[in-house]
Amino acid sequence: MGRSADHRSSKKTVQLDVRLREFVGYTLRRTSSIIQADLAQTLKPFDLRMLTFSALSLIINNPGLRQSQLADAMDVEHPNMVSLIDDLEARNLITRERSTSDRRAYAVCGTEAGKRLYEAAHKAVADHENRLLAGLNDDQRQQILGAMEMIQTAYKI
Amino acid sequence: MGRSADHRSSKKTVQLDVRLREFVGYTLRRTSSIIQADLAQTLKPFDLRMLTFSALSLIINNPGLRQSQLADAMDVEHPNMVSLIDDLEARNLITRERSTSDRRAYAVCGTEAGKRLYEAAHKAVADHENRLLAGLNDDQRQQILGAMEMIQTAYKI
DNA sequence: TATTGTTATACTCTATAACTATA
DNA sequence: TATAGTTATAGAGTATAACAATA
Repeated sequence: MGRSADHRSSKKTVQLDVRLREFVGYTLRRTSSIIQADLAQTLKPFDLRMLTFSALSLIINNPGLRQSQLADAMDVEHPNMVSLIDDLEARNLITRERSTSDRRAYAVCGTEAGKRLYEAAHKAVADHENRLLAGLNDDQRQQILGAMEMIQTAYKI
Repeated sequence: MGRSADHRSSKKTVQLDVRLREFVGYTLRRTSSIIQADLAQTLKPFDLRMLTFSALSLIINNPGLRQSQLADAMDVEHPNMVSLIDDLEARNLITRERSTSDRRAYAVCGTEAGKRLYEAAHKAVADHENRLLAGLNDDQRQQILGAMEMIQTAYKI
């Protein structure tokens, strides 16, 4: 499941080493891990993990994608995509159909049930974000997203 | 080892679903994962992982800590701290000595070799950060760190 | 009783190699 | 020969339960 969900627990936290906190890489990792744990709790009622939610979102919003395209978009190795898709298909949230033009490939689409679950989960995640970022205005949120985008593209060059 | 290191590879990336990218949680996770992979490469020559580097940094800069305090500071469960400490101790980078006041506890300290390795690794990580964040000025970096701090403290309340 | 450190264990995420069936 | 999907497998990272020694 990953990290413990209860980050609000009032354990007597040790506040020490300042040097590590200067690193954006370190701070980003810790923050991301905290958010991830909370997000997992948010998605639990829908029986979705972050990976299955991401896959569902991509499939619903881009119907007909191949698994390899999904894997690329999610930055997941192809073999690891299989069980994700298997899970969603077994629950009748998506369909896997052989492509007519290339019989090696599958075209993946969301079902009506998948779309309903996705919309509900999406709303829960959006609410979660708003709670989480209540202290930041739209401008600040955009700055964060912009900075992350900049770092990501810096890596792709 | 985690994620593939070569994020600069020019795979034909699929740019699709815009909805996911609106989520700070999602974007943060992806960015953090990319940075982490690169950081792992940076630490490899020192035979350190992000977790062992973090532990070493905390130990060197706060000598005499107990393992439980380290685990708290690193947000790691106590059982998972053991192998980290074992690794560093086996390489003579740190010492584990029974506390005189509480014979259940260990006081952990860095050795001279540990300090040398840490300083070299710290410099490499700092250089890595500067390369990574070359597109951001000091003000923008501080804003990111501030926003992360705000999110983290929001969770602790 | 509670806490420090430990062992054992399990689950998720990720990476690689090798297979199959198509192209 | 190359590609799409699959299987099998291995290694990090992280979580919980239960134990011995000490408080």
